[in-house]
Amino acid sequence: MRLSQGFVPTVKEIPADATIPSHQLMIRAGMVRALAAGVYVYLPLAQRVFGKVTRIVRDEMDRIGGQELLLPALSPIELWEQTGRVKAFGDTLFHVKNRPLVLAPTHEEVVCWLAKNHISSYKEMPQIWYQIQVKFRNEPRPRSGVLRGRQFMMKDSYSLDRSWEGLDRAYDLHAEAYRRIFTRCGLRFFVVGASSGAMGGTGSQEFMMESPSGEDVIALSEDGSYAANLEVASSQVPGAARVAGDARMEEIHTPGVKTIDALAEFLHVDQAMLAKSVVYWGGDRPVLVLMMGNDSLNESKLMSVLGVDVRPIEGEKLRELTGAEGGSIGPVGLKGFMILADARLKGANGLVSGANRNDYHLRNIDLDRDCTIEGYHDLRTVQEGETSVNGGGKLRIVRGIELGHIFKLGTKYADALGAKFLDENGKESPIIMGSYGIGIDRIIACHIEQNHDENGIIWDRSIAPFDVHLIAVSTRSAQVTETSEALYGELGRSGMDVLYDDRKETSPGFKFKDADLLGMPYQVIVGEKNLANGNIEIKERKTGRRKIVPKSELVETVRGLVTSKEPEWKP
RNA sequence: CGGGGCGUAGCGCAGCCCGGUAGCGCGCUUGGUUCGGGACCAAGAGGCCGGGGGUUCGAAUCCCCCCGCCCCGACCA
Repeated sequence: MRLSQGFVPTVKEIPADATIPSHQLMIRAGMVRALAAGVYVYLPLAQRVFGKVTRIVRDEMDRIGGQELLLPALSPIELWEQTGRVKAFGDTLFHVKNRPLVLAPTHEEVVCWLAKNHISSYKEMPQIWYQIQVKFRNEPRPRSGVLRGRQFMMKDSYSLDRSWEGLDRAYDLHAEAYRRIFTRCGLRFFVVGASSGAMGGTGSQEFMMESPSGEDVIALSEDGSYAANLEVASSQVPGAARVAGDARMEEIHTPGVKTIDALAEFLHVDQAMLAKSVVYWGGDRPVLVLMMGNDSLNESKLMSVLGVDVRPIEGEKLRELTGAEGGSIGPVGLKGFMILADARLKGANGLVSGANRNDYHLRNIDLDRDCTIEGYHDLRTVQEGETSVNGGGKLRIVRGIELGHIFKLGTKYADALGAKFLDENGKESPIIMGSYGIGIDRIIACHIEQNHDENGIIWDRSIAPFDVHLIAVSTRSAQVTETSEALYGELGRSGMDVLYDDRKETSPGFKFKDADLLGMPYQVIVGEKNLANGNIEIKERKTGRRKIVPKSELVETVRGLVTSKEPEWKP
């Protein structure tokens, strides 16, 4: 591509709206332009990167037996009503106003519809179907450039199996394919155990990139052997000790004491003796959860225990239901609540908790004796520095960007939509599904997040829009122009993608700055002085290293660099 | 949806407090000079000051409403 004719609108100044490096650089390097909040135009350079990334994705998906198909962006709302996801998605689902259609945010329903109509025998499975397409989600707040948009490019694949073992196999194949894909795209990533959230299912893992711009929070063990989304992470923490004796429960006056810290100080006791009560709506049912001391409740964990959405009970309603305000609520004698407790409190006694009467607490509570606890579950949010559950050392809490997510869906969708098959014994069973997503835009943005410097992008060879950026330094020199033109042809003919800066009215400095900004792995610089000695300069973008080679060796040298596994630099 | 900020030329911004001829830098056009790290000189083009209503002799500027965009939070399959 000739820069003189191409559409690569670079900008010198940092766009005011962009706050993270990848967003700034994608605009500055002429890759994208915002059309509306969370909606981007992808310009030629970005489109080329898309091509490179999707080629890798297709390659790896095909390798595990995936078959690519194309699914519609529009789908009948009826399908979504059948799986209950119109409600589950809520406002995030885009509705079409003048037809009973929705813009698909993902395609489980459509795949399941397809399977229901066309897969009827165990002999027709397993299947892995995948698509690389635009998906739509009416995000309440798009942000961080293409990282969270209202429309975005996804690779989604769906596995159909006749057995749970088959699902495990498909899942493992995807996990391996994803490792290969992200590695080939030049990303440093890690895999974490994750919550399946509203997708449902029996297990899921996320492929994450560590980044301060990330929206997810992850707990990682020191030795790297444990990694989990904070939504599901757990750690080794001591449980409550049972104290000797069988002291009677009694009410104590605790004026103005509203927090666990204040209560511990007021009573001069360890926080481990205190049971904090937090109250939530679990669907439309009030739930009281007891946490040890100042442990914080993990709403995701509570949600998966209850199987419904949860939200805090607040204000007037709280007083009405408990007879007290936050800070004085407790499990003893509380009517109409489902009472759960964190696993740390199992079998505990001698505890202090709220008396459901403002400014009063109860002491010597024995959970076994004085309360009806409907279940003990791991409900706490892990803290930095705690020991990982697998003994892999202390936990570090970091932020991350989700690149991919794989789910064992099971039969949720097949059950809802009636996708069944006949097994070897002529028995009808629901098809067992998995679904596996990769955010293509995120691969690109994350690659830039991980690979840039103050001058611009530093593309990995695998997904760079071009292999080589050829610069004709001075266009008034006929020799430079002629040599550059010749090299443009030769480099192209030898199989390389070449971006050729042949602009006539552009100063050398400008061309160098643009080349660093655009970030192709290698720059071939044709300048007057070197050319006078029959030489041409090659610069490696990543390191800034340069070498001068004779004109006759240029094409071979560059080709060696572009195709070698580990480029050798012998200046 | 709550909190904050911002909408003025293609981009980045000043002007607004204190109403009175709409500015600067970059980019763009033309001519000339320059040519290895975002060149220089000269002459130009380009704006319903986000939209609507109000106050006023007069509004980019003051008041009200709306829209859009960004950030923090809520949310995030």
